Amino acid sequence: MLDLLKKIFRKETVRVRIAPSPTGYLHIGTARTALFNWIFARQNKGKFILRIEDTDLERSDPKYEKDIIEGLTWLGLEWDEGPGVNGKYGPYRQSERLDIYEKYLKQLLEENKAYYCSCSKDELDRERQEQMKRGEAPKYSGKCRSKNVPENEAQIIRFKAESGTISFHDIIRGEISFDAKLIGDIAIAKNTRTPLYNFAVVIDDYTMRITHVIRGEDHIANTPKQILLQQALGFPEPKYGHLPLILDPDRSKMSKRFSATSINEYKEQGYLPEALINFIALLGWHPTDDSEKMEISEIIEKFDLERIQKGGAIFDVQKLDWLNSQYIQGKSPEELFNLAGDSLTENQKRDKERILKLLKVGKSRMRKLSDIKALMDSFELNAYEKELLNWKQTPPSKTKEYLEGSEKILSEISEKNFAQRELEKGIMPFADAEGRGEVLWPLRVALSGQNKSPGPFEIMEVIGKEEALRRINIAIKKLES
RNA sequence: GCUCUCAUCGUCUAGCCUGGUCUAGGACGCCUCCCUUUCACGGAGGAAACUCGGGUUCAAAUCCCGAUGAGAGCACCA
Repeated sequence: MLDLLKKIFRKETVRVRIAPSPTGYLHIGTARTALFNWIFARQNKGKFILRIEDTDLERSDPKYEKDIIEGLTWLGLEWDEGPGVNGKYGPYRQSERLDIYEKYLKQLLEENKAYYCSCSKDELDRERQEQMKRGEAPKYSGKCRSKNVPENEAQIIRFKAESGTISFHDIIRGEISFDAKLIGDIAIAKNTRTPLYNFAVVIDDYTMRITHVIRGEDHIANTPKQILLQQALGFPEPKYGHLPLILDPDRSKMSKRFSATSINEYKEQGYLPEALINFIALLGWHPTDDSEKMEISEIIEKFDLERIQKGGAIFDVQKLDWLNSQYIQGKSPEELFNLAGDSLTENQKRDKERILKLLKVGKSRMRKLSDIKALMDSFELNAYEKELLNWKQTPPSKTKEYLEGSEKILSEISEKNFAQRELEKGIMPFADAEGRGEVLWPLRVALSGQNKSPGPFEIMEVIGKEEALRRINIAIKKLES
C-alpha cells in the first residue's frame, strides 16, 4: 500500500547517461547524443550521467578518455555523476565495475540462463558464411547450449535467448518489433571478469537506475538483445529513444573521410562552443517557432524529444559557419581577444591594444576565431601595382594630387585623435568636394595594397598615424616613378 | 543475403497524428537589387521541394497498400 502511494505521488527522477567508449576522440555524433541527453535531464530536473565504457581493454586508451572529458567540458555539458564528480551509483568506469558484472554473470550461469561455449572463432566464421549463402540471417547455432561445457574449456559465455517477438516503444520512432529467433544466443562475456558490451550496458543501466536510454540509431538492433537480458535478470525496462545519425554529404554515417569528426578539431578551427551546440541541436530537431540562433537556456525550454526528426541529417558546415559568425558578432573585442588566446603568438598578445582596435573594426568579417589571422593580414601593406591606385578613369597625376591632399589633412590630425570619427571629419569634406571614389579609393589602396580590404578609416585607426603616413608616402613615390 | 529504420527546396527543416486555410512556410547556401570608395556587414527581393504507382475520399504533402531509393545493424567492438 505504501509502495503504491509512493509510486503515485513521487514522480520518478529522470536519469539519463552518455556512455562513450574511450577508443577514439570525442566524436561529433557522441557529442550530439550527449547534448540531447543533457538537455533532457535539465528539462526534467533529472540527472545526467557520464559512464566510460572501457571494457575493450585493447582498444581503450586513457588519452581518449581525457579528450572526451575535455570536449564535453568545453561544450558545457557538465555531468551530475561520473568520473571526476562521482555519485552514489559509481564507479563510473566499466573497468572498475568488474565485481558487479561477475555477480550477475554467475547468477545467469547458475540459473542456467547462460552457458559456456567452446566453439572456436574459425568454426563460427564458417557457420556464418554458410548461413549467409543459404540466405539466412547469420546467428549462433546454439551448438554448445546443452553441452555443459566446463569453465576451463570455454571460449566465451553465451546467453540463452528466448524466442518470440520482442517489441518496444521508441520515443522517437514508435513501436519497433523484432523476431527473437533471428537473434541467437549472444555472447555476453569472454569470462566472468571480462564482460562484453550488450551485457555490461544492461547491468550498468539497471544498477545506475537509468530511466531513459537516448542513443544513436545504430543501437536499434542491440535493443532487443538488451531487453531479453533485462527480462532474464528481472530488471525493469528503461524507455528508449533512438536518435537519427549525422551524415556526410554522401548520406553515409559521418566519417573522417569527408569532415572533421572530433570536437577538438572544431575547437581548433575557431568555432565557439555555443555555436557548435546550437548547430548540433538543430541537426534533427527544430523548435515549433522558427528560431535558429538560440541560447542554450532557450533550447532547453523549447526542446521536445518527441519532435526529433527520424531521418539522418547531413552535417552542413556552411550553416555552422553562419551560426558561428552570428555568435562572434555578439562578442566584444575584449572577449574575442581572450577566446583567440591560443591562436595568437606571444608577440601578438603583447600587442593587445592594436588587436583590440582591429577586432573592433574587423569582427564583422570573421566567421571563425581563426579568421583573426586573415584579419591581421588584411591590415598589413601588401605589394601592389601602382595602376591599382587610380579610381576608374582618374589619371595618375590627379590621383597623386588627391593623395597629397589627404596626407596634408591627416598630418594635421593629432596622434591621439587618430580614430575613425575624427579621420572622417577631416577627410570627408575633401572627398565630397573632389569625388568620394577619386579620393577614398587611392587612399584605401595606398593603405592596404589590395583591391578588396576594410575601409581607409578603419585601417588608419588600427595602424596609427605614423604608419598611415608612411604608407601614403610610399604610394606617392610610386606614382612619381 | 537477412533484419530494422527512414523518405518535403542543394542542405537543415515547418506542415502530416486531428485530411480542405498549402498557388507547401522558415533558415543556410546561391542569384538580383539597395546601402557603399572596394570587400565584408546590414536591408529588400528571387530561383529552388511534397520519390513513384495504386487505393480511400467531394477533397491527400497529410490516411492505407505496393514499388523504388537511402541508411544502419547482423562480432569473442562499443
